[in-house]
Amino acid sequence: MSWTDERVEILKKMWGEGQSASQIAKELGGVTRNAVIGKVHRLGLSNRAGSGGGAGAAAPKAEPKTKPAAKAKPAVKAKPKAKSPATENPKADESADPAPATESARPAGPARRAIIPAGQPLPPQPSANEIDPAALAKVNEVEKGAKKLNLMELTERTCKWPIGDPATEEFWFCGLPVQQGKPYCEAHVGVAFQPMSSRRDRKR
DNA sequence: CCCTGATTCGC
DNA sequence: GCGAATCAGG
Repeated sequence: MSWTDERVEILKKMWGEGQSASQIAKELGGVTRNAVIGKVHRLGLSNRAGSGGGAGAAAPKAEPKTKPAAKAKPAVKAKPKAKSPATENPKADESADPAPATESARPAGPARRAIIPAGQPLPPQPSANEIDPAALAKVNEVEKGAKKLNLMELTERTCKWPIGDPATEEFWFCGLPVQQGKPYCEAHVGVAFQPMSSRRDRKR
């Protein structure tokens, strides 16, 4: 792929919006994030600060630097770095999942109390309390080994299942490796997406 | 570990 | 000009 006018436009736009190089690369397709970054630099819009003037406040740059030419392993390396506190991570996406229940940060046990949504309205919840016990058990188990990530630490491949009460310090996200395509790890996918047919004939 | 951008340099 | 490899940091 080459940098056509169109592609450059997209690049500029997205970079301006604070999108990460990898996201831009993904969007464009056919290029790696490195290519994107390289282009960004060549276009001279590396730092997103762009504050007034900018002037010649360029980094001093007084280090010849070593290079990995052929086969060298530079031990130390000075780094000017004129990074700006640009805004980052406007990630607040995907939330169209069946509202997860907060049900682990407690003594546990066989008790499958009424799942209390921590203050959030849970629109569609057909059979929320009809979760397969086995799946629940698995969840409880996996949550013990949760990575306890905070909002900032979530990525596209970390389970975004919330654990605990958001209003408390006792709150974090699972963080385990997600299942391909899903926002949750295997265990949580299990309770998040119910086949809605799991236990049809529940005679009582 | 995952990610981010920055830089260098052979092509 | 391009971008992989590498570096540096979160």
